[in-house]
Amino acid sequence: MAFKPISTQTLQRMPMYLNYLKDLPVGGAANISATMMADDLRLNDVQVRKDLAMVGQGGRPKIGYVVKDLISDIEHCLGFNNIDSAVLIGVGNLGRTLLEYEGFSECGVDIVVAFDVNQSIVGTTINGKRILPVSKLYSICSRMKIKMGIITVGTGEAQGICDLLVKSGVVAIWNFASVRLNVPSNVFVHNDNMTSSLAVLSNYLVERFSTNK
Amino acid sequence: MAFKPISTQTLQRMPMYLNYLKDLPVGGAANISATMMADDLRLNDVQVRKDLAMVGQGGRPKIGYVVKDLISDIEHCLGFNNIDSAVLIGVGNLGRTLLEYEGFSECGVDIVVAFDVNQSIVGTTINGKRILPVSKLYSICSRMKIKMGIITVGTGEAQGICDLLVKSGVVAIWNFASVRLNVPSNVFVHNDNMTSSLAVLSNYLVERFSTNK
DNA sequence: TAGATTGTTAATCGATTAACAATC
DNA sequence: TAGATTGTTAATCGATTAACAATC
Repeated sequence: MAFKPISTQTLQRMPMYLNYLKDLPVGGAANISATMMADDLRLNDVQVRKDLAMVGQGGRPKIGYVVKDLISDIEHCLGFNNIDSAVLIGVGNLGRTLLEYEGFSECGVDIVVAFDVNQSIVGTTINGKRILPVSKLYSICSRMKIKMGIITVGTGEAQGICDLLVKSGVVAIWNFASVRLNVPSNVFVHNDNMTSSLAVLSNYLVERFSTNK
Repeated sequence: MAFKPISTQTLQRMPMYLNYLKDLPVGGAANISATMMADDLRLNDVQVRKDLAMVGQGGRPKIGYVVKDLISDIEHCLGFNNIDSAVLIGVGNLGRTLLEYEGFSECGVDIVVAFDVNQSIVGTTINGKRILPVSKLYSICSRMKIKMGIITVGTGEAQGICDLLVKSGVVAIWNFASVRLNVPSNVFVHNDNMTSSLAVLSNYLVERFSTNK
């Protein structure tokens, strides 16, 4: 049977399922139906079943799914139970927050070190993570076999940093810069962009309150 | 002719076009072809033309589009040229960053005030923005006719804050909490969620490096 | 058994891409 | 004119949803 990759949409819903399942009352039922999950999360029930089918052993008619199994299946599929080391480049506003953010560990990600070109912050520490000069990136990432890189530099520098990461062996890149990165096909990029989000929200207000529809 | 809403996908690409057009050499050609934009941005050329058709007057065969017009059309469509006032609720890690972020102004958004329940920060100021108790949210938002709210509170508090925003007249909500918010149909919610992004990246690494495919 | 629930197959829907005629 | 480029119509693709048989 051919390997079927999990779609981005399905993956993005997984943390929602995980949250929901973990928030279920501790002494409650051992099983849960996709129908009930869908109702509570305001999703389509077939969609929930298809999503769950991607990660688990399936449920039983009339009974539903075993909550505990579902939780561990989802965590396994998302890699939330084994830690990936990551590096972050660009300790500006956003970079600093990500370094200070405590929620990554339970998502299986550990930012082990950060890089910046700004001499005045190089050598300092944020939340226990050292900030090193970008010139050290290659040697550190290749030696530590870092697989994940988080880009929080400005638009202009993003592609250069990306190239450096790729050369250093990084294969998964989380890009917060507002540019489309050019990478070889064996490197995965996920873009997260505040401006895109604002575009959607702001356009909604423009359309809603404009007089010349 | 019926009004045709712009798809989320198209809207999310708009800032990319805008960046690209603004970065074009100042003394350069007055026109640009969708073909060239698509090549440079690594997009499909028909897609670029369809996107641009949603906002502008169209281009001319052989000539292309007028750069200057395109820029102003996109800015207008995104509402980047008229300022919307917004409020932010939850001055934790992420909330603080958003308050300090200087990039919103050029996207037509101005966070005018923030709210938090934490007495030790209420009354202080971040980047010129006052932090007020949540108990003041209703009176301030309704009096100032605030239309946009940014939710950066924890998972548990998000729905309550959302309800309060809706009651106060806010119609566009940018939600960073990892829950699906329940809102009336005349309120627009855009979700931005770090955990979803990490799910996608982390699953890529799991699949790529797992032995038992 | 009856009915709730699963999982599969088919239909729908929307976005992207391909083909091509119109135009400067 | 010839050819680059636009814009439209049709085809493709993937995700969501509906219908329904299987099962406990």
